[in-house]
Amino acid sequence: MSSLKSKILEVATDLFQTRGINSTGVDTIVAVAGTTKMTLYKYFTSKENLILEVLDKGHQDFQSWLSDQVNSGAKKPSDKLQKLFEFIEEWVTSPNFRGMGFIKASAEFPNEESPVHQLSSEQSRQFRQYISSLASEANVQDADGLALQLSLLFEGAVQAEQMKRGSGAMKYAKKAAKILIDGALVS
Amino acid sequence: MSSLKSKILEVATDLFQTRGINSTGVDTIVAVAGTTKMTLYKYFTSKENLILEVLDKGHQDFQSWLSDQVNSGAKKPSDKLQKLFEFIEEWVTSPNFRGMGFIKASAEFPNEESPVHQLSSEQSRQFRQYISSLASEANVQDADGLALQLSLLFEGAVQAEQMKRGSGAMKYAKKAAKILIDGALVS
DNA sequence: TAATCTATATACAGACCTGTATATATAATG
DNA sequence: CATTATATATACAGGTCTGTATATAGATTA
Repeated sequence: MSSLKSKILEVATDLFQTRGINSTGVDTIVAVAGTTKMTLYKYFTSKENLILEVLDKGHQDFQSWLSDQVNSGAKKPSDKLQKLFEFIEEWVTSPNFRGMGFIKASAEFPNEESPVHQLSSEQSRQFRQYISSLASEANVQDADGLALQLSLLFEGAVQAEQMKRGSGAMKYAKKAAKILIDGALVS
Repeated sequence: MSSLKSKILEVATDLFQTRGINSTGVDTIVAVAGTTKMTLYKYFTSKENLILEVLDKGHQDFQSWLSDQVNSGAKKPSDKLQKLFEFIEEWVTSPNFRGMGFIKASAEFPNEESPVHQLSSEQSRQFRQYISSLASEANVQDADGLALQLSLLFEGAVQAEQMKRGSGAMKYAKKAAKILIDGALVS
């Protein structure tokens, strides 16, 4: 990938998160990235296309990072589930955390026919699906139910953290997750 | 309050939720409300002022409805806490549910200096504070911690429900809340 | 050196936005 | 009937936005 294209993606990711997607114009993006609109529209067919690529890259980065951590940090399926939120807390509190794109995007694009909304919705579903697969391997009865509950905690905490950095919400989400996982494992 | 003013507030509440705040122009609002911009700007000094009043009214409606339900539906403090999520589920699944304004608003106005963001943040804090007071009355040790966990579940579920109506997320949030509350009460 | 490819600089069209100015109609009140 | 308050109709100024058109600079390759 061209270095200019990745630079634009990086800058857009940052600006979308800190200023909002609709409130960030392409002029601002190219100015910060140190290039021009002509170049941006060479690599991206439209602003919507740029938004979709930003979302896509953010989600891929997160998912591959997370599954790597889980696979290398725990062997037993139940341990993987237990440690999930510790890795997520690392991600959230790391300096290069820029929020979960799909949470913000779904709020700014509420229309269900919008491609941006649809991608956000799909990413949220994929994340739940990943948790559910971990729960299934750990022999949790209602794996989908637990996955939904854990994802609610996760998304709520990310939102709280986005609203006020250093809120410590993820710490309490982690405690709650442990209680829910323990309960689901014994039953 | 003038009937035209309340009509504008009602329409704006609906459009902000279904189309997004920044994506809804005042021209659209007055067209749907059946009036003109001149009238809107007589009752509201600016669009930002309209947004703030919409948020304010939405939160007041929710909080007064919720505390009425809690007070009339349960006497023992621990029962109030237990039944909280049942009332919230009623609210969320009721036909006139239009989402929680402050969740969307904080996503669309991420700048912490924005008055809209500040009001959203304050409303989120007030809601947590309300849950914490119920937990305190029920003699929960870490009332603030439990309140934060419950609010994470709540906000996550509302977001999921906004993302896809009829997702049933609140049903699972309720189950998770019961587990967390039970654990906090016995310890 | 000449040709080609990539990025820049700049301007602009067309659309949408907020907020206001001006003039008119309609209803209530003296 | 006359006056006054309220709402409408309409136009527009000034700004921002996306996306494109045109012309130019710089670097790489033949």
